[in-house]
Amino acid sequence: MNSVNIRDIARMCGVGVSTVSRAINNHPDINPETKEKILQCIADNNYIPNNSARNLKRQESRVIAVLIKGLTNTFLIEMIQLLEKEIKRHGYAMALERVHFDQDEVDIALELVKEKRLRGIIFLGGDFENRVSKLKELDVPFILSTAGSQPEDISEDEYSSVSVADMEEGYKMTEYLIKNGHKRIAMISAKTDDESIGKLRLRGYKKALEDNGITFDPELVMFMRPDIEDYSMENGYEVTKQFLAKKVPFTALFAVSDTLALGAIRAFYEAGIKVPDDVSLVGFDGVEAGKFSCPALTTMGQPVKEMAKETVDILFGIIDGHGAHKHKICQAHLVERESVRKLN
Amino acid sequence: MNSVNIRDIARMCGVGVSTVSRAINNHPDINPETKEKILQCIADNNYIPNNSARNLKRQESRVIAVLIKGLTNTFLIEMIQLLEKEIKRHGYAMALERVHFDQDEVDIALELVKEKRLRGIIFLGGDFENRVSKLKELDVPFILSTAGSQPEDISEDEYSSVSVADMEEGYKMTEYLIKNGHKRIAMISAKTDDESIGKLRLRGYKKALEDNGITFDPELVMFMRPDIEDYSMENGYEVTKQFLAKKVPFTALFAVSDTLALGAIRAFYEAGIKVPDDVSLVGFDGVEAGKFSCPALTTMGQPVKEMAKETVDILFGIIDGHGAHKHKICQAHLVERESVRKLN
DNA sequence: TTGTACGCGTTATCAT
DNA sequence: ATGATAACGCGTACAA
Repeated sequence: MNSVNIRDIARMCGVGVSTVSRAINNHPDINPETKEKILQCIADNNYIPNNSARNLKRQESRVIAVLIKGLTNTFLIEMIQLLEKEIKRHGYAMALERVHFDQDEVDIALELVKEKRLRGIIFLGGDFENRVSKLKELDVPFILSTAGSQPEDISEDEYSSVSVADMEEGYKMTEYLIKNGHKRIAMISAKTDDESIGKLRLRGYKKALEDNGITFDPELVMFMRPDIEDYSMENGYEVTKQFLAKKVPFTALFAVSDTLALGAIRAFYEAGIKVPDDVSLVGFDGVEAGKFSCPALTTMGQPVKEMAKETVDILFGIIDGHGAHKHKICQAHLVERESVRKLN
Repeated sequence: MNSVNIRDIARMCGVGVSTVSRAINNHPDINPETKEKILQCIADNNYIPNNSARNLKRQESRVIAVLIKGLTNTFLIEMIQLLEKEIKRHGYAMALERVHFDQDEVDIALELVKEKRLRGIIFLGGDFENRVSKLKELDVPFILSTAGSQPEDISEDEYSSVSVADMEEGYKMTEYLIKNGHKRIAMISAKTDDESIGKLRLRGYKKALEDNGITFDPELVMFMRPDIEDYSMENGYEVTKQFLAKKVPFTALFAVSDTLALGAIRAFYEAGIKVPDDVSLVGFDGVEAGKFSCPALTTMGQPVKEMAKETVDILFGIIDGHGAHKHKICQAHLVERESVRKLN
């Protein structure tokens, strides 16, 4: 590493290192002329400050980390863009950190806080249920955004969260189908052992059936396959194909995510079943792709924009001192497109 | 920051800091018992080494950075997963770095090298044409993966690249349509001022027409709209809708990306035009979503797996000393699905 | 096998 | 306005 450092620049300019530092960091007490000279010298010599050294020394930086598990969830990717915009609006930078399926997001967070002197953390789409997390050790404010389940080993006033009421929205979606005359409503839910988002929506589905005097038929619910990626089109496709083979009669299908629904459309298409003429179909999330499918997907749209704004606002409320931890539940809204037929 | 550091641990264990360091980094010359004791103490006190300090001190780490522009390109996201697998196979870690549309990827790379002591860099899907880049200043090996255009201000033996022959593949795709009896072939190309991937495929298209005695009709080529996100379904949809309004006769449409094609399907659907009965449609890339559309999309599949492997292998060839910079061009392969009709 | 001391590149403190 | 110098937390040469 024969690259130039701050001392080299100082020497070349005939000034002290602290003056160079002041020039770099826009400190007020520096002569504009010397500053200009130094900046010029820096440009000429391609000097780039070392971030590790800066992070090491700095008390705290103006950066918020966003931790996301995986990258395949298009809904979360839409969220990222919006979060970044919001974070920038507050004059901070966003550090996006991807965490692996087999990694513990809290461990990563702990490391990151030390490394980058974070001011706050946003956990995107994680699942904190049934897991003893080290969340308590986190000494910077954090918020669980679009998380389906909450951690149990930490009290509600020690963290914030933003999510949609998965059970209630699952209920609304099911009720919508029932109102349209559907009684035999199939469902693609999360994996059996999962206790999060998918399961909550399933619970809403069951409740809606019950409240409308329709007996729940376990034969109608399918679960994502564990051997295929979660919430992928392929998973939706395969599961639906298997389900169709069983020839269980049904008039509508409710998939817990749009991507699963999109896979299901394909399975129907191959089986010669027309949506919505032969069966109705709804998804959940409101992702872009659902707008362009044929037919376009009726779905429960998550208020991405609102969720992103709330997430960041709550977080900065805590960082800036005013405001305590909050648990915000956003309203999803029904997006009626083309995949549902009225039976009555 | 009242968090514990290596000195605290050393004090608590009654050993020197170097011994603690040895325990952490699996150095051989340490008594197993003291090691155990230290590790236990570390766990008890939730000690987490500071990465900034480590990076600062370490001569070099075993990490490769992958720089990707944006996050919306599903094709590139598929690449990431594969790259990571390959990098791990070599015993290295991957650092994924997202770069903004308005950021210069080379600047980011330069910073990163200093900060994390990278051993290599992979630029994913960037565009280096018509731009004076500081690529030369990069003193670690780097490779341009799936880049449509090469930088001009640096010689070929100073960097590596992996890509598909965009022009040739565009040619093959067009020829495939011609072989199927199509003569009036429309095209969705990149933006007008773009000189990269999209434009190359367009050139292949023109050449194929020419070689087959079909005169090129500029009325048949549409360009992505600059006011909508590049290569998005929405862009494909809007552009196609506008095109249909012009009522230019055509029998097939070649979109330079699958996502654009998927948007086009929707535009056709709304216009009551059946694919492939009324018009044929092909895309480019071979992304997952194209498998599940209705009809499934015939496309030119990029050999993602091969490209990822080649990328990493070439890079490590240089890092490990054997092997020089290479420029590998991979073969795309035609994936025939359901969106093309034989006219002859 | 273990401990001491120095340096990595920067920012912050305190003089000047 | 500027410069010297002490941290920041860690790895490692060198000494023991």
